[in-house]
Amino acid sequence: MINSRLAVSVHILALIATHPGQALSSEYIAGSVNTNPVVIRRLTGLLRQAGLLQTVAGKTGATLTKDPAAITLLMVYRAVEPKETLFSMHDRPNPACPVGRNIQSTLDDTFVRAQQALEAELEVETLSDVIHRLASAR
Amino acid sequence: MINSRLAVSVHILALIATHPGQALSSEYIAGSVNTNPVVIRRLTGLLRQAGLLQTVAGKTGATLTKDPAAITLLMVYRAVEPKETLFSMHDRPNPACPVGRNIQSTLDDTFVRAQQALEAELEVETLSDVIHRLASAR
DNA sequence: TTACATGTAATTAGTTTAGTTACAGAAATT
DNA sequence: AATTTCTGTAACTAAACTAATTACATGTAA
Repeated sequence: MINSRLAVSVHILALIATHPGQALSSEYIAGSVNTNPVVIRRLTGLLRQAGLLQTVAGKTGATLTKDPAAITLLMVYRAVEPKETLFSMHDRPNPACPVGRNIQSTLDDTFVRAQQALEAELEVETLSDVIHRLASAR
Repeated sequence: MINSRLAVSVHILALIATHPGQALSSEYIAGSVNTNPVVIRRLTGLLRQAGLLQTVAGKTGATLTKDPAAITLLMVYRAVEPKETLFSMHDRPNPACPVGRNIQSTLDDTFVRAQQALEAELEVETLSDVIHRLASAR
């Protein structure tokens, strides 16, 4: 199961995008997400490193550096997900066995395709899409 | 990161399929996978429950109940993966906040689509495909 | 200068994963 | 029939990961 960092990060970005001109503190955001402010600051740190938002240490608030329509969920996912590969493989299968010797490279093909299919879906969805769906659900 | 159970399970099934008529013990399979025999027996138990293979308690070996071309990697994945949903969500976002109130249902749409895209890739690949690629890599 | 914010390191509790030990029960071997 | 060997499964352990939390250095603003 993939961690909840993508979900929380989208929540954070959606809050910022829907409150233009308002400086939202990590504590305020944490109240909406229902978590600890430090969790929010850790994620905004990663989002800042990825160039998705800007903050000033000591100053309340964060601002998006791109238009919500230009921020894909894949960008957010990549920003906060430390692991590059989605599927794990068992290590050191027996090289003396024809199956063990080639299973990793063989499975890797499949796993890469599956991961790319997932990422392609995250890439076609933008923060703007999320915000519109949030609004229509209201 | 998704656990390595799919990788190990495909390894197990590929071994069985490529050794027709030979009764492979969990210890032999464990030697090829490079793990403990109990890990193999646990997975074969799940694969048996899913109807992918048959075993007899006390008797060495396992046999596939379907043609390798009829076993998709999605079947294997579903057999050994306990979690239905791939992405985690933070729980109890603030219902008093318009974003918090609707973020879960909104993100769920995206997450379901992404997961389905991944599963679709696993569905088009069969054990037979894996075995052929194993053979051509040799 | 005081109050309050962010950034970040360190610690903790809970969960998950894989590996391991142990053993009951079934099958095969002698 | 007794012994050996296998599978099935429960129970325990160590390692890794996640999120929550505490603590505090540092920056901003009133």
